[in-house]
Amino acid sequence: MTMSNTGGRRKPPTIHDVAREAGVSRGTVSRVLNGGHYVSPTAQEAVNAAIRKTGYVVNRHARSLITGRSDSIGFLLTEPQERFFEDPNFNVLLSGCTQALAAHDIPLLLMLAGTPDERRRITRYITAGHVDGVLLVSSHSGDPVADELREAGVPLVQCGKPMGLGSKVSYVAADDRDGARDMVRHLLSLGRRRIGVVSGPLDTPGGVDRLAGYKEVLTEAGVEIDERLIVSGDYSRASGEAGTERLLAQAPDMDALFVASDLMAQGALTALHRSGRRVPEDVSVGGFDDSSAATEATPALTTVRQPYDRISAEMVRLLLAQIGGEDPAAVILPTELVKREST
Amino acid sequence: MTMSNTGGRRKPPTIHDVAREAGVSRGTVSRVLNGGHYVSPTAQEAVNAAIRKTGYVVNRHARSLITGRSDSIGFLLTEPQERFFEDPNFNVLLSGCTQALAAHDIPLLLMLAGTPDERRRITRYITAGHVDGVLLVSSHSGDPVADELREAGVPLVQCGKPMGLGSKVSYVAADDRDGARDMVRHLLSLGRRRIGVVSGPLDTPGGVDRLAGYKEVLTEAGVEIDERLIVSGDYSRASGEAGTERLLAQAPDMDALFVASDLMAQGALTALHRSGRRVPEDVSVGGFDDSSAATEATPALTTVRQPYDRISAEMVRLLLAQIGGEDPAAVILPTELVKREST
DNA sequence: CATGCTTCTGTGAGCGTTCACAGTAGAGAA
DNA sequence: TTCTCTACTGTGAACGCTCACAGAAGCATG
Repeated sequence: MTMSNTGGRRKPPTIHDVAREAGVSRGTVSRVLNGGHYVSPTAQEAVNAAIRKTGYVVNRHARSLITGRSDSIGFLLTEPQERFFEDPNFNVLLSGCTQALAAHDIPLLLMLAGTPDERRRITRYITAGHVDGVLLVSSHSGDPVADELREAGVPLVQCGKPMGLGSKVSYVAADDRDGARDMVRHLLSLGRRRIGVVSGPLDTPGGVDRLAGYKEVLTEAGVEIDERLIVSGDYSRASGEAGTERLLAQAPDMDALFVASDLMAQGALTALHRSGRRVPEDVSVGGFDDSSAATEATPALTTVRQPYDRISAEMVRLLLAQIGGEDPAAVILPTELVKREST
Repeated sequence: MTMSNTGGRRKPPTIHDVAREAGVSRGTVSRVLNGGHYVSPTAQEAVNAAIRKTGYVVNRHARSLITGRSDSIGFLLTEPQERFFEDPNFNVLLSGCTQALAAHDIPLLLMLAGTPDERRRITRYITAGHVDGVLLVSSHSGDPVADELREAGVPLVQCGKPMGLGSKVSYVAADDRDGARDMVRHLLSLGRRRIGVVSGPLDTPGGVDRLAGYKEVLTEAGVEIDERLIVSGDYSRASGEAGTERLLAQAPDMDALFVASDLMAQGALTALHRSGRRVPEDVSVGGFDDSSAATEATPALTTVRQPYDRISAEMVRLLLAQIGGEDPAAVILPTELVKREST
């Protein structure tokens, strides 16, 4: 009942202790803590020394209570659990965002909203002001949670282009169309002409744009678009495998395959292997993402690199800007073709 | 500069508004909020109605300021980033803990301490009392961060048995020794006698115990222990591949292989494949974890299932108990042999 | 010398809770 | 009646910080 805990934490020093130690007032210490404007060098130094000596760390709750900011942000994932477990991209993004925020001394709250119940709970939590802003990752766009949060005026940055137009939404995305163009051009340069594609979901701009890039380049090269060479998946490994099997049935003469995610490409490799085709000899395979799935695959995947480190950094930058009162903005980052063994 | 944000969040209702609405005092509302003891049914109901009507949500900062609790806990990962990206187990654990905590309305802060700098920053953050407790995941045990936190009196629960003895540390682990025993017995039952092992790191109890289980069963079965059949790795895919190659060189007649993690087992499969051996015909392969890596592997891995859902639930339970003043405790959970194609 | 401006500092108030305490009312016992 | 006990309720004081304000000191300007 009583708080006699093992080790016993003792009461930490307050801003008052620091002020007394430095021989100044609370106000001056507070000013040093927040930027140090209008503080004499003498006081500045005395306060810093006192902070070091007392081991003072600001009490964030007290600060938040008065500022109204929580100085923390949420990382919201509106994907089913399985996708989170399977796809290494989430981890890269999550880790990147955590670190970018750490540089600002802002903790990241992980919010997993796979079920409607969780979505409700988390929406309430966010709109109650317990976080200053939200980094949202969801491959399915037109997310109702996103709309609700935006309507409530919560600063929000999405990863990937969202569906609805609207300049009012902030997002960071890789240049899907351009990346796809690079890949298909590469496949053409290898002499392939019967190029299949397993696209992403066609209700998302990302899925649409990558497919658009594919079609554009073929058209520009004078290669006829064959609908039997086109299927779509949902970025999961299983859908890549299933999609590839459908393609093999519809177009057995396929000599190259552009798969819109590395994870799906892994599934594609499995299907191709089972059909007895050799990669890259019989069929060249290109992925998208350059996730760890690409290097783990056998053979290692040629793929389109999405600059995840820059994506997460930009997401954080945009979110902080938006919290600071700036308008929402979009950032599109360039991709890079990475050639490996599969082509 | 001014806070005219898009959408404009308005000031949320306070406990005062609820009190006025319900015709009671702040104290009564507070009591309803925290358990509802010593509150008349009439008041109880009036307050609940007022809360619903006003949409009141407690201000956690104000509460924390006075209680001294933060009502949030940290999920600390002291692994290098690459391991986090590669190993799906982390996600399962992370997701499980997040959800177990969500049931208590406690947010989880993600803390990645891959570098010494980050470790310092995060240790400071935690010891400053910004979280009430820490869930620690690290495969390398005897973690200096863990010791420092314990010394500071921070409630802490580790995943996996830590190195130093000491009843003072809380942890949750699967029964490594028993799981290994099951697997090796299974391999023996298939008629295999030249059973190799790629163990985990031998400076961790988990690594040691799995190897111990292996040796015990062989000895009990009257099979001689051959040191040429034993190597150790660090749970990464690469180390599984390298270890298997070493085994193949030292003991080419190996007819089964027990690998102490699924990720390493994937690497083992790659090495075996390259050496021209068929799995399971020439060599039976058993993994450990039953992570998504096991089902993704070709052939699908026979493995020892660690009950990650229960592990995360127990970690959270122990941590909350410890925060509540109870003594640290250890929980060992049973494993289960999952037979698939690789044996 | 007064006035204004800039730079710096201290002080009181208040953020929204919970907690301790002081009640009040009603029931039952002496 | 009077006292005690239980069930319930209201109130002031914190918690540790930031913010707005008031003022002091120094210096240049009128």
